[in-house]
Amino acid sequence: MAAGLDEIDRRLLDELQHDADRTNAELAGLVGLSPTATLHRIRKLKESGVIRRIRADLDPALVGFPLKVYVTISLARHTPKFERTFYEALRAVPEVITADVIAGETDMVIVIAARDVPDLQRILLKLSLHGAQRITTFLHLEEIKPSAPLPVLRAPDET
Amino acid sequence: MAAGLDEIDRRLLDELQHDADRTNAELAGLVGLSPTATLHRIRKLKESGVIRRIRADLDPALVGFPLKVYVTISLARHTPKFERTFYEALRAVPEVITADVIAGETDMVIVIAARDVPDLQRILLKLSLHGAQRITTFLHLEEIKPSAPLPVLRAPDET
DNA sequence: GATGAAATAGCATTTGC
DNA sequence: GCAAATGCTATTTCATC
Repeated sequence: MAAGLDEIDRRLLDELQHDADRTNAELAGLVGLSPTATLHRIRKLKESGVIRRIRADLDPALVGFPLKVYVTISLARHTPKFERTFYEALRAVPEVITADVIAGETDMVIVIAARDVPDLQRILLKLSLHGAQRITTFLHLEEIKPSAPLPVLRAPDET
Repeated sequence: MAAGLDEIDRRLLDELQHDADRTNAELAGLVGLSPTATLHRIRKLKESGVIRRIRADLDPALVGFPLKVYVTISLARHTPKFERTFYEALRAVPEVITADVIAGETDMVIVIAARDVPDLQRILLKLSLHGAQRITTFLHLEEIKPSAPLPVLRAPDET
């Protein structure tokens, strides 16, 4: 836990992770502080980067992306330049929702949102052309737990 | 794409995915509509479930969760009751950030955020005790593309 | 350095068009 | 979908602990 986060900060973060669509006055009431103090705290949390952004979370199917797949990828080569170029390609493909380098049997895990199977095929082909090897796709079937907030309220040393 | 989303709706959704921390008046200016019309549209998008929620996106490391792992799991049994119980267990573990059923070599992919290695070990053990088998963990090393918004602006039939 | 109270400017929200 | 009007909020200023 970064230094300088007290109990009230953590409660604010918890509330904002669950629902940031509330007025400052309402949040102030929830944590028992004046609107002014609450405003100052939230501003600092944003400026320090603890809060990276406030964003709308959409229903993928309702906006035309019913297909979601996890894809593991190994790269064809492992030179720094090749890797950098491939990472840039990932960032440039809008249907690539997340991309992470991992340690394990494979090099990366990425998540792709697609409109339909041909759309998905087109995206995978594009990645392949950019130097992805051993591409393994796992089709998402069912969401058991959708993007839970980080459990910031639990004390750092509690088990 | 769900029926009833026109170009302006999609632009609003795109803006809100990138940054929902703006006033209604500002968004109205961006899409060239009056504040009233913008307010009505956004309210409808929320009520219809297209916008699931507005939330704060935190920096995991700065709030004490420097460790992130992808975990693939196969279940010990595949009876409906066993599955349901296991899914409930996943939802009850706060460090489990997402959990998806997938089609492929394994049954599920989950993402875990942990404070340190012992913390991670404790969580994995807990999942194991609940009936997870063939647990494979992939340690997250580097974020190449952090949670990009859905590309709602691209027309549904464009390639 | 952080908080609270009062004041102002701006916004969300409603009503009527 | 727009414009005007109202009530509320964010935000600043200033004082306090």
